Amino acid sequence: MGDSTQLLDRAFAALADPTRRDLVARLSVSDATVGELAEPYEMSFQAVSKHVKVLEEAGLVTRSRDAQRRPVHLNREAFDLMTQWIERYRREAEERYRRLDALLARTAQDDEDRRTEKEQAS
Amino acid sequence: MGDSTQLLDRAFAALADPTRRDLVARLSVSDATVGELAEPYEMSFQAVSKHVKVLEEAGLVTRSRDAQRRPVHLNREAFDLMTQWIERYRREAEERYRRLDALLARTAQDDEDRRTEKEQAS
DNA sequence: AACGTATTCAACCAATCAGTTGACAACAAC
DNA sequence: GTTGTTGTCAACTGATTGGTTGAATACGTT
Repeated sequence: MGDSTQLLDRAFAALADPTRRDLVARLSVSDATVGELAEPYEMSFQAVSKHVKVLEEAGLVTRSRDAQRRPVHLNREAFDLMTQWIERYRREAEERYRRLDALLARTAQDDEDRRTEKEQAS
Repeated sequence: MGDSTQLLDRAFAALADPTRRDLVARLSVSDATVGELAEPYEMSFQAVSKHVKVLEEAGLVTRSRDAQRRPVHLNREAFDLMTQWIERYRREAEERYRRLDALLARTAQDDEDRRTEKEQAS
């Protein structure tokens, strides 16, 4: 069981929440403090702080320290890990589909051939 | 709020569970019935059935009917939706990083220039 | 009609989660 | 040192989740 398992668990779980996906979208434009991030939402400041913490523990986000501010910024590597996982299996499924497709085409061609043979025989 | 929001919610949540990620990995190799899927795990047959249902409701998987069997197979489109979402923000973050990098390089160059000017002045 | 196989449904339990409010910690400025 | 700002921690609540077991459904076989 690779070490990436827990990270994937957390990263996928983190992005399952629409608020957290929105935070990520905004952070992709520019870094921000928790206060700035919290501003547009209805929910309490502390709730947003919790969301940011979840993103941080998933490795999707890191924070530096600037006096009492803790600016948040995206961590691209974690995203890479996710796309790699998803793409791996998507691609395998696609491969398999292509092979199946080719097999069906071949079978259809065989049928065609058989029909043609019959026609020629008659 | 786009219609894809709920699907993304469910798809990310579905893949947050290691058992379900394992099911996806195995389904990328070949379609399988719930019984076949359940076989290697310690947990009850019904638990696996539930997991498959979660994957299905997330659009990650579809099922056909073959007598009493319900073979499960991967649905590539849902995976595309996820990678598109992830890649979009990963890319924007990367873009932004490159611009910042360029800015820093330019500033460093300016400093260098200033130093050189001073040297030439002396 | 009765039986076996493959699968789902229903009810329940413990754990986790997203949200709340109130108290606390770290730092800057006065 | 007191005050203001930025943020976290702790305790609570209701909803959801991953698991269980037992009963029910759907279909093929005899």
